[in-house]
Amino acid sequence: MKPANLKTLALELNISISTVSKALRDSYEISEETKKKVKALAEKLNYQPNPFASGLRKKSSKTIAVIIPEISNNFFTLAMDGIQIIAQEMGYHVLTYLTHETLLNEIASLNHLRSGRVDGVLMSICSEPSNNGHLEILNEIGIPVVFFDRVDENLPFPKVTTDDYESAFKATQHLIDANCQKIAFLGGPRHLSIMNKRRNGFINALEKNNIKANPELIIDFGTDNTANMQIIHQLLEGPNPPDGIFSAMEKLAINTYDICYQLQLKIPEEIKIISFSNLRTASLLGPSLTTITQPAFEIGREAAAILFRLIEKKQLNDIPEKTVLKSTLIARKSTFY
Amino acid sequence: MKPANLKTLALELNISISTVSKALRDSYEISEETKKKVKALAEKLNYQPNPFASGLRKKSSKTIAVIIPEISNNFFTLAMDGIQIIAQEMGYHVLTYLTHETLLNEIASLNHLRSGRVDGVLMSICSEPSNNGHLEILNEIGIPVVFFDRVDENLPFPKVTTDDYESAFKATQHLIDANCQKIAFLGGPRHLSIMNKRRNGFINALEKNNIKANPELIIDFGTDNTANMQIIHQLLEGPNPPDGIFSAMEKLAINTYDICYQLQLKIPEEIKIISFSNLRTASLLGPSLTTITQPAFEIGREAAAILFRLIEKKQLNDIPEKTVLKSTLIARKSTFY
DNA sequence: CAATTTTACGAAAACGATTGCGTTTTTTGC
DNA sequence: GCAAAAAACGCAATCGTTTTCGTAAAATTG
Repeated sequence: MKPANLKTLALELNISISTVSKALRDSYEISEETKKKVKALAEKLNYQPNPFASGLRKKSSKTIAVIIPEISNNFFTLAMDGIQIIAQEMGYHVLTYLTHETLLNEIASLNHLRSGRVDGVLMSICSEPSNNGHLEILNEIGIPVVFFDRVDENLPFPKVTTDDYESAFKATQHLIDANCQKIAFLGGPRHLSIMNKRRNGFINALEKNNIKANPELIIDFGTDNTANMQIIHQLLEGPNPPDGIFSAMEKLAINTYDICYQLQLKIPEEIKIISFSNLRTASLLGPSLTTITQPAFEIGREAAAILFRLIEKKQLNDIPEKTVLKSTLIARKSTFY
Repeated sequence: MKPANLKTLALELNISISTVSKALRDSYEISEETKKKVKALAEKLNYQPNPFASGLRKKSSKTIAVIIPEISNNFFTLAMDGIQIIAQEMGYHVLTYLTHETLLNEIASLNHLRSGRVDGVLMSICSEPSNNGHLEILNEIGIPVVFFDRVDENLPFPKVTTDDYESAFKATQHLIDANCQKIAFLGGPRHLSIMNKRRNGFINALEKNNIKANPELIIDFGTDNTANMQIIHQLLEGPNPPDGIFSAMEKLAINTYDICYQLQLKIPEEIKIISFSNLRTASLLGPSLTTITQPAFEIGREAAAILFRLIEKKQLNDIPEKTVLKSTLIARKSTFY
């Protein structure tokens, strides 16, 4: 019933605990014969080392933490999948903390890390702005950290992102090429660097085409979905509605679709839409949605791979401060000209 | 730099380690005055008890494991969200193991639980059939387990599911009411009880309407997506194609849409489709997809709630062996008559 | 064959928190 | 004022592993 431990094995084989421990770890101090016997018994009794005991002793947990804003978001889901696969390969366990975009949860999660519960952290920061630099906790803790997607540019940890500026630029150009004149940018909180990059890509693309950006068409959204819906509603029903929408967040594109259906606005005839998105069903929407698709899975994989190199101190010399993976623009009917 | 521990606090305050420990745990043995001092210092130094030490001593980890087939699946994502919220409320940590629908991963994950790493398990079994009853491991381990959605009927653990039989029945009736004559059932592996219930609901609904089930239209799918696509392709292009599709898995419905687009089959005119699904974008598809939507989030919440009652041994008397939540049929254009 | 090295193992001290029990001090009761 | 009870705290064992160090016995050397 109770799990076997070193003592059980030692007693059964009439040898000492330390011999058993060393045998299982293939120490050179132990004869092959003894190793065989020990391993056989361990196998038979399904011995699994107690992670608390070894964690306490070795000060390592074979566990990493993933701190993300939400899980019911295709991007993070895919990234998580990538992370898990690498972690499983490396024999690590994965603890997940969801901040649900709120600062308090993020701080609480960070504080959990103080105890040495995990050997490293993968993190995408929440959208609620912080004034007190709570992420400094990561510095205090002194364990490896890798940011992905939503990174904090001020902290000295490796960052894995996509080419947000460039893809936003391309997305905007794509709308312009589709003959849009009045393009709205639906973005997120200003303090997320990723959103600024996308916004800048948008603005610069306009400028390059000699279109001056209309501040009223550059909108920042929060996490309150009903409020967001209202804002989009007002935008589309207003006196001077846009003829193109560039959404920097998948959710906002979905909201926009919802409202276009409500208002019976025809996509792409009356309004064209492009969005950052990892929707599996983008091609099945009515009409199919033109997307900038981030390599979410690969971002997760890459971030995890870097984290494990840091944790296990391998190939530390060539770890890039920034890793940038490319998104792809997939043109579909929502921007058809 | 190094995290504070009891010794640090004790030394600083010139009291013993055990006094510090008891003070932090509000023991009656310690004076209010001392408690105040201890707690103040603990707060100041951001003391967090070492989880390995206390786990080792108390034989409890304040951690649960969630073992699921995949994370990039709307149902599991939402369930996970529900689980996480409850876990966070209860002050528990969540370890996630993805089996990716393979037995080997499932067994490996189960073996990880032997070590006492977690206090309880939430599980949805993988679709790969097992001949050796590997889930018996759960019995051996002796920690609380709650199954959700994909349950194993043979094991004596609480199960949280939806009314699969009834909703499959309703879905089928819905297609029949929409004038479908030849309805195909796209299901999953036979050893998943959830799939059998859905299949039975389908068959019984046909029978009740005096339609005899055509075995060729009852198809079991595996995890190989390309193979699945081919099967659906053959089905729809065959000599005797169905005029209605009831998909028991979201993925298969999406595949079906893909193929209908390819073959230029018109939904719902030429073929009607209903599917179990938690797609956020079901209403935005072209045409919008009629779904049986499971209360995924609530399933996660409920399963977690039950697990914590088991772990903390509270209200143990009235824990139901089976909890059944109701799915809702949302009629949309894909079954419009 | 004595001296030295190698091989194979055991004893014991950590790691940090918890807790039963013993000890000292203070308070209470009569 | 003195015994008994209560309050407040410390000692030390414990959880299971890891690892350093010590030490027999066996093997090697010249």
